[in-house]
Amino acid sequence: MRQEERDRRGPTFTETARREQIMRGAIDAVNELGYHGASLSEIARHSGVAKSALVYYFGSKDALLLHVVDGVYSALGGAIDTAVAAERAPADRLRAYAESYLDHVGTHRLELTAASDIVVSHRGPDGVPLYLATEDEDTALLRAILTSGMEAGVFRAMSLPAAVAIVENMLDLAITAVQRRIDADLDTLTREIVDFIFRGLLV
Amino acid sequence: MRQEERDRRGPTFTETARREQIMRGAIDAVNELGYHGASLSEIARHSGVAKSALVYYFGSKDALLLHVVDGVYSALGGAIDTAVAAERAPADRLRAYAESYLDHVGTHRLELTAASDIVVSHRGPDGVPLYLATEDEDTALLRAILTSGMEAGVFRAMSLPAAVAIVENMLDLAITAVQRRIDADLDTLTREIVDFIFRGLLV
Amino acid sequence: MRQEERDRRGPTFTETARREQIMRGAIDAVNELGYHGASLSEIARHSGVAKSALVYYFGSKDALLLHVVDGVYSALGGAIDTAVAAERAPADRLRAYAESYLDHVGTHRLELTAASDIVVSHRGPDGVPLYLATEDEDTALLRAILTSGMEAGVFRAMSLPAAVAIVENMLDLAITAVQRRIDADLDTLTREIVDFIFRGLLV
Amino acid sequence: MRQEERDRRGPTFTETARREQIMRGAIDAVNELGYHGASLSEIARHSGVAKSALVYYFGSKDALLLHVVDGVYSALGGAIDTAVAAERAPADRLRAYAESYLDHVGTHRLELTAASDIVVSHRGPDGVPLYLATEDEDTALLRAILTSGMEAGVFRAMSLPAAVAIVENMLDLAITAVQRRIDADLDTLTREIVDFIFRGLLV
DNA sequence: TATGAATGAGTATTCATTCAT
DNA sequence: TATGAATGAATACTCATTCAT
Repeated sequence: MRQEERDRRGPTFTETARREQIMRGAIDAVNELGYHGASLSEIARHSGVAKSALVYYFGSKDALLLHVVDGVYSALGGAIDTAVAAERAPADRLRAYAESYLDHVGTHRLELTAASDIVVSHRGPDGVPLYLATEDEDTALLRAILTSGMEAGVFRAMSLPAAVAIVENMLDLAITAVQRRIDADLDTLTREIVDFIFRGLLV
Repeated sequence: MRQEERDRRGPTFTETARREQIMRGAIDAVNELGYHGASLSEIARHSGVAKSALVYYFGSKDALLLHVVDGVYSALGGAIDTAVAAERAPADRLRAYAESYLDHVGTHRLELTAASDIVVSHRGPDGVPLYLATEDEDTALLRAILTSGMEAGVFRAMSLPAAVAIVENMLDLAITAVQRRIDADLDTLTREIVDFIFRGLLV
Repeated sequence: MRQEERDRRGPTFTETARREQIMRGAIDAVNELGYHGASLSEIARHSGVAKSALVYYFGSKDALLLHVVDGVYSALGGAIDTAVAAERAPADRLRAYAESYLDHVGTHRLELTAASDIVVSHRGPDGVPLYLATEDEDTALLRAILTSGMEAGVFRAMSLPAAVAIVENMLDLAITAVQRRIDADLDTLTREIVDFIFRGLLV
Repeated sequence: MRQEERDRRGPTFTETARREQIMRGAIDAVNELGYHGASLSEIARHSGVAKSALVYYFGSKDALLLHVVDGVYSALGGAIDTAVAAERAPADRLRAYAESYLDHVGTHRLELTAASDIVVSHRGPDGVPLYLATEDEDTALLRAILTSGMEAGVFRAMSLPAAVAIVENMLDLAITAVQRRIDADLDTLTREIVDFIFRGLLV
């Protein structure tokens, strides 16, 4: 079976290409038809491969969609990590966090609208949607920034979980805007969001 | 047929009761199984009636779910209207808006988690999800409050659409919290949200 | 139960009126929606009574439709009987048969299109369509006319079943014409049909 | 999907076989249960395949039934074309038309009873039954024969549409006879029909 | 490595019929 | 006499998944 071999020897070149191709097809299908309309056959059609190939490469439709989400949010996380790592002061790091997030949304619109659609609509076998299944790890960096800022006295003291939720939620607004209009102008919104966050957090 | 009769003579007592019973079943089913899992048969099972009864009373599954959404958000809107109407000053009105919203979420958890789930996952025939199909009317009151506050100089000047989106989004956080844990303590979150909103908006 | 009482005492006035009203509704529904579309609820709607009333008065949907067919073809048969009874010579009687048939079709278009639709599409519980379940009795008069004409030497000798089938089938053409266009001009067709029949039968 | 592939590369061997198998099942089901009783599951059962296979190969139940009708009447039309093409004189061509028609009915009883049943009972989305939706093309050959015969003075002058309708209708009698009794003896009926037609048409 | 063929479990919806009143 | 309420069985159709090749 493919997955096991991959574990042993790592993916071959063509395999990686095929997986990439299929994930792009999935993103296109979700954007065009919505999560509900993105059936396996539609994804296959958008990918230019047979339905059975999707199952062959990803094991199941669900696994494929989760891979898409994983890939998109990993890329977003990577961009944020890089931006934040370039700063030392908590406020600068928070600004880098927010701006790199919003910038990445603006430059990866198709990926993020699709991934967001999946995150919002997909349910695991237990019926729990992805967007409620946040792992601690996902918010670790933001939590660290906020904590150090509060300890440094540059951010006011407030409930950490609340602060994390508020900031993440506000950044999400950019994705919603892009979902509404794929070519939405994010500049104003970006400024307002960052401004609002800092007004809420600074002492 | 049921719907037409209702238009002519108004609902009978038993009809209202049955509709209520079915809508409760739908809310239960959505909460337990998620929007996707809430098939007609599951809703019927949770309601204690036959599948065909749902169609008999609501015409279609979609119509039923939209009725649920409509009912839940009408109640929320009503609570907000009442609270806001008791105040005159923009800041007081905004506070009443936010607090009544958050309070209503706390006292109607099942209804709002279900309705929110539907709003987020349901697609109309055009494929557009409900939460992207916001009507101007839905945000009219909030827009009016923010506008008058800005004109009065009590709120700082900022993009009105951005302000509306930010405030609504932040209030939504309470629903997300309840979706995560149905018995979540909303007191802290409520205080933090209201505080954050006012810090962001006041001059 | 209604039917049993009717057997005992004969139908009351209002009962007859109701049955009439419902049969008219059925004819309207079949003409407007076709046999397939003429569901019990549609017939009820066209009749202005409740679905359950149809069952109450006729026992079942099938029984109702059979009553309609029966009524319509009885009226046609009556018109033919009257016209034929006025003639003595076989050729005159056949002409009276054909012309009264075609005339009746022209003056009872709605009834006959509906009845014909039912006859053609309806299946008994055994799966046998009505138009194949012809009773001997239905063709008795035509058979008698043809027989006496052949015996008198005015019609040529030919297979009696074939002759009956051919004549009936040819007269049916008028109904088909009306089904195609409810306001079809039957004059030409009538002349051609009668002419054709006589050319085929006369010695 | 099956249909699209077929357009691109032509049907594969197994595909053709499966389609044949399913169409035979449909013919059997219609003959046994009538158009109404021939549900997708019954057709599947008679075909020995799963319901979903019917949809896989034909797209929908309606498409399948229309394919059956199309196939059966194409074969009939082909037989007629061949027979008629061998003759030159209008009367000979008409005789070839009628006799090949009636002969084909006799040798393809199951196909024609089923197809006729479908034609008579099936309604398009507009509610118009197939047998009323006759295309000009369907009667083109017969019209041409009759026209040329009238012009040559061998057939008497009469309304062309009436003549076409009468002849087609009379030939249909053979199908009705077979529907009534699948092993009906068509020899006599054939002779009588052809005879009747010529008596009615010859000058 | 890749897929075409086939399916079974599931979907929403329709509809004639029943029954208490 | 008449009906509103309710349903169970049936309908066509969808779709993720399997499997032989």
